[in-house]
This record gives sequence, structure tokens and C-alpha cells, in this order.
Amino acid sequence: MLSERRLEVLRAIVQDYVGTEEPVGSKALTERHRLGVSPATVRNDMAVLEEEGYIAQPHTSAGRIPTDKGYRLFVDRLAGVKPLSTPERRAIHNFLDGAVDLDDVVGRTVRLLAQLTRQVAVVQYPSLTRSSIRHVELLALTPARLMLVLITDTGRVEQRVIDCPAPFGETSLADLRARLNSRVGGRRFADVPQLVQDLPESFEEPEDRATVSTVLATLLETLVEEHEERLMIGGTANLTRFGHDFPLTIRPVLEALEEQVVLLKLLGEVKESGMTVRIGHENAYEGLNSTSVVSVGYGSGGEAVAKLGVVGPTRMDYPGTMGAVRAVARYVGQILAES
Amino acid sequence: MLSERRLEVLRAIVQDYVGTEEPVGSKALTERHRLGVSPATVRNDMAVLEEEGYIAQPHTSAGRIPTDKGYRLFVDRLAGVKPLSTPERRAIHNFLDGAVDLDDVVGRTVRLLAQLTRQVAVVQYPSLTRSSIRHVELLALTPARLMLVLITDTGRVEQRVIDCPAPFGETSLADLRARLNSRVGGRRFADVPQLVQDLPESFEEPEDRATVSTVLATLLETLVEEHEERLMIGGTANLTRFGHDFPLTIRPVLEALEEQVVLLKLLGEVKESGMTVRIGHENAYEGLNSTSVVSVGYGSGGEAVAKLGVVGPTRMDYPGTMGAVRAVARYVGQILAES
DNA sequence: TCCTGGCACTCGGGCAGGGCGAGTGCCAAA
DNA sequence: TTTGGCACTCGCCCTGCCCGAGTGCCAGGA
Repeated sequence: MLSERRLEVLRAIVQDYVGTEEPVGSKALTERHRLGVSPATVRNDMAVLEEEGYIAQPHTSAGRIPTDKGYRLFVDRLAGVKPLSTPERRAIHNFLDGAVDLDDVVGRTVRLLAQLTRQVAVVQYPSLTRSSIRHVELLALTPARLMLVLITDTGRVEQRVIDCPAPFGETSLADLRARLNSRVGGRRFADVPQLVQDLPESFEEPEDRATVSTVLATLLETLVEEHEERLMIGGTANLTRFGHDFPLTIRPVLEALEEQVVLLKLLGEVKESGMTVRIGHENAYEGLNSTSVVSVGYGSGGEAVAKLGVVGPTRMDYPGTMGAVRAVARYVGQILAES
Repeated sequence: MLSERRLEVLRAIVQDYVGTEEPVGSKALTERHRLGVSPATVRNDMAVLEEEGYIAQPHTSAGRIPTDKGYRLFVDRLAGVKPLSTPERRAIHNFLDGAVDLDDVVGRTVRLLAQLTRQVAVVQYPSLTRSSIRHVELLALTPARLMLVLITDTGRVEQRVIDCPAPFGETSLADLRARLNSRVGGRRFADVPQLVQDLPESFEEPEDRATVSTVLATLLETLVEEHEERLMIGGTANLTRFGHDFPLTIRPVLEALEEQVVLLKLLGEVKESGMTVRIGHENAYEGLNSTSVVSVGYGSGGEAVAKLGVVGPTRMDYPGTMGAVRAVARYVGQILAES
């Protein structure tokens, strides 16, 4: 168990390193923090901290930098979440209130987060699978071609073109549309499959049954389709603040950011409630081994419908970043609940 | 006027520099190209080319690199558009054919273009203002709150929530929906305003008239709204191949890419038909002064509904890039026409 | 037992100097 | 007009050197 003072030393190291981006030595530490002890004592503490794996030396005659384990301890026990200043809160409100539709909300959120944290922001669109259906619309493009439009309670719209096995009359279409909406309107996605199970059988004509089946298949497919978990990223220009060695660092990060799959998995690992911080090697994806990811769920009710977060260097201002992420998530949730 | 051979020398310089990324000297040139003359002659030609501003020396004892003006001449007079190989064409088809909806088409196009050119790809969504309306849908969220959904012939869907000045009955709603669709269905956006002008007057109830006006206003607003010109970018990881000095170069480019306004303006400058190549300082936006932009319109008919292109270093393989951009644009056009 | 000041040591960063070689410009001859 | 020859320039890279920040250890003191 580390003594109180050693924890204090670790905190000071993390803070200084985050600020200066340079390895911090014992003398500098005592000068910039009121530790009440001499550099020599700090050196002893540092030796212990290094032995325990919380800090490391880039080279023999340099100061110390925190390890992933050190940051972990810092986040878990030494740092709180820094609440935003009033002007910052006001800025969030002003900025998000102007949004006209879902795309706009997500877009603004991304820009806002990127600006507040000066890091890369990632915002997931409200998930289809946790939302409910507001309305289903069926349009005949041609007699044998339908368009299915699905509108969710979070304002998201999905559409699919369906080739029918047989021409489908306008009457049948209106019929299907009406029945579909009365059954699934307002229902959660998860409940839909059983609600429409017997729908084809209720149609007289065998051809119509086939078409109805096709439509339902497409609908269900749309509901579960995972690759449609969209997300938006922004603030990539902030990656240039990463460090000096940076072509090597930045490349895999940019690649990871383009791999929606990777990002979705990343956000998917977020715990249902509360904020998740993944530091360096805690990230499964190799390209993100020198970054930290701070993420949290957001939603219109008490329940999270999607996630958002930021990706930045492990050397980041955790309290500030966590504060910004949390504040933005809360307010986006409110916005969604209102619309 | 430059002699034939001097143009040939310029071409050789551009090709070598694009390949090696290093200043090219007279000796290397004669070795790698069959110019039929000695290094000394080439040196003389280079001196002339430099005087004319087509090439430059980074430092006194180095080889030459092309200037923007040199690339311009190369693109205009020395290089053709390199057609893609058959496997490449096949790859385009295979990759784009799997798309399920418009978002998917655009997403795949971006990835494809980025991969083919190994540069940053930018694809604009089919513009609303040049499309026509396939269907308008009106839903009552609450009695006094409507959702307007607009589906275009390019598969794009826009939605808006409308607060009605007065409750609007289900009958009136069905009525309005029907009239709206019969008037504007299949029409170009540009024609819509005059087609719906007299619609409010045809309703009996004064409150209904007010609501209809509101709906129409929202519809028209959606049609013209320029800020909704969305686009998608991809392949930013390719920026890391830019060069050695790169934090300085890459930053403004990333910033430019995040500024949708800048990008839209960039694409907006594309000539109606044919490919546009903007080299280095020809780009109005300062951050893109060391990049070239190759862009072209694409569309379902003969007519362009949107634009796409790539952003890369001025030192790029112009013939290959132009070939890829053109091929992708053509095929995306076809895909859109089919769906 | 813990803290402190002193001291010798290590090692990376930065600077200066020198050799190397690619590339140039010029010139005289073909 | 082209060519080979030649002297010159100058950036790159390697080497050696010094400097100083930072360390670990130790002996003395609270």
C-alpha cells in the first residue's frame, strides 16, 4: 500500500507531465508543489513508485513519466471529475439548442466535444435496437417495388428499397401499412418480431403473403442490422497536438477512427451507466495503445440509447475531459428527450 | 514556347519526383529516362525550366522539384488520364454493388476512392436542389405537432418536426398529404414553390390554412437549405504519407477537412462537366496550399447532382488519380440511376 | 524510523567541425 | 546546339565533446 504522500507525489507527477509534456524530475516537483519535503525524499518515493510500476524513466538521466498503471491509479483514486465552468455550460446549451434535426444534433455534439476537450470526439447515433418505432411508411415506387421508411422515436430515419416477388396492389399496400402501424407503432424494436409474426397469414392472396413476408423480413433486418450503427467523429486536427514522434503515433489512430467497427466495439464496451476510461494498453485495439478513451452513455430517458466519448493521448487532462464528456452527454440526452 | 524536349524533361522530372519524393538531378534523369541527350544538356534545359518557373531548387546543391506551375503544365499538356486496369474496375463494381441505401453508397464510395488513390476522399451527397421529389410524408406526432418526411429520387431522406399553430385533424392531414403528393410528386425541387402556392387557400378552415402554410414553409425551407449539403470524407490516414515536415502540413489540411463549408466551396467550384484539378496555391483556402484537389461531378442522368473528389499532396500521381476519380464517379452515377 | 543534504555518476541533448558526394554552372571543343 | 570536363557549392551525416538535469546512495540528524 502506498502512503498518502507517495500518492500525492504521483498526482503531482501526472499533473506536471500533462501540463508540460516533459518528464518531471524531483527538484522541479518540489518547486511547483507544496509537498513539504525535500527533493531527496521525493526521489525515494519516486524509486518506490517506479518499482511498483506507476511511473517510468524514458532514459537513465531523465525525469519520470506516468505509466498506464499510474494513470489508472490517478483516475481511480486521485482525481475527481472537474465540473465545467458556468460559461462553458452556457456555451453547451447555446450551441446545442440550435439543432434542427438528429443529424444536426449529432454533428453539433461532435464539434462541441472536440472543441471543449481539444481532442478527437466520437458520437454514436442513437441505437436502433433500443429505440422504439414512431412510424412505418410504405411507398410504391413501381407496382413491384416498394420503399420502406422507418422513423424512430429518436428522430432517426431508415429507408430500404424492396423488390416484391409479385405486384402488390394499392389497396393491399394501404392495408398492410395500416396494420403494420397499429401493431408496431410506439413499440420497442425488441418486441417487433413477435408482434408481426402472424401478419402474412392474415392476407388472402398467396402472392400478397409472399410480399408481406418480404417486407417484414426487410423490416426486421433493418432493425437488427448492426453495421448500421452509425457514428460521427470530429476534431481529428487535434491529433496534431499529440507529440513529436507523431507520424508513428497518429497513423494507427487515424486508421482506427476510420474503422467504424473498431470504434463501435470501443464504445460498446462502455458500462451501461457511468463513465468509462480506457487507458493505453487497456484498449483492445492495438493502434490505440497509446491513447485513452473516455466514454459514457447518453439517452433521452434514464436509459442510454447510445454512447459518446473522446479519444486522446494517455497524457490527457482526465478530470477536465471527464467533466466535459459527462456534461455534454447529459445535455444531449435532454435535447433528445425534448424533440 | 518550350521545345518538345524541354517538355519531355519536365514530364520526366514530375514522374520521378512523384515516384521518389526526392529532388531529381540531371544525371539520374538521363539514367532513368531515354531522353537521348547527355546530363549536361538536361542541365541546360533545367536552367531554362527553372527560369520560366516550372521547377525549383530546394537548396543550391540539390536536384529540382516541380512548382505548382510545373504541375499545371504537366496536367494540362503532358499527362493523360490513366484508365483503370480491369481488376480495378471489377473491384469498383463489386464493392459498390453491395450498397443497400444512399448512406451506404456514399460511404462505400468514399472508402473505395480513398483506397484506390491512397489519398483523402470527399464525396458530396446528391444535392437536394437538383433532385426531384419522390414522396412527401406527413405524420402526426401529436395533434399539434407534425413530422414532415421528404424522400428524393436519389434516395435521400430529410425530416423536420413542425409545430402547428393549431391542432390539425387526421382528415385534414390525409387530405393535405394526398394533395401535396399529387402536386409535387416526381417534380424537381425548383418547380415546387409555384406548384404549392395556392394550396392553403383550398382549405376551408382558417386554422387549417395557417397550418398548411406552416408546413409548406418548412417544406420550401428544407428544399433550399444550403447548410444541409452534407458530405462524407475518408482516408485521412493517408495524410500520414504526406512527407517528413508533416505536422505543419497536415494540421491545416485536417482542419480544412472538418470545415464542411470550406470543402463544399471547394467542390462547388468544380466545373459543371469534366474534371477539375486545383493545384497548390490555386486553392483559395490557405490551408490547402500544399495540396491538390481532383474533383468531378457525378449524377444519375447526364446531369451532375453532386460532386466527389480527392485531396492529396501536390506531389501526386495525377493521371492515376484522375482515372480513379473519373471511373468511380461514372459508376456511382450508374448505381444511383438504378436505385 | 524517516527525512535531509551532499556527492559522485550517468547519459541524452546540443553544438562544432570535417569529410563526402550529389548536383550545379560554366566553358571550350565538336 | 550538344557534349564532356571541371571547379565549386552546400546540405547531410558522422564524430567527438561538453554540459547539465536528474539520479542513487550514504551518512548524519530529528
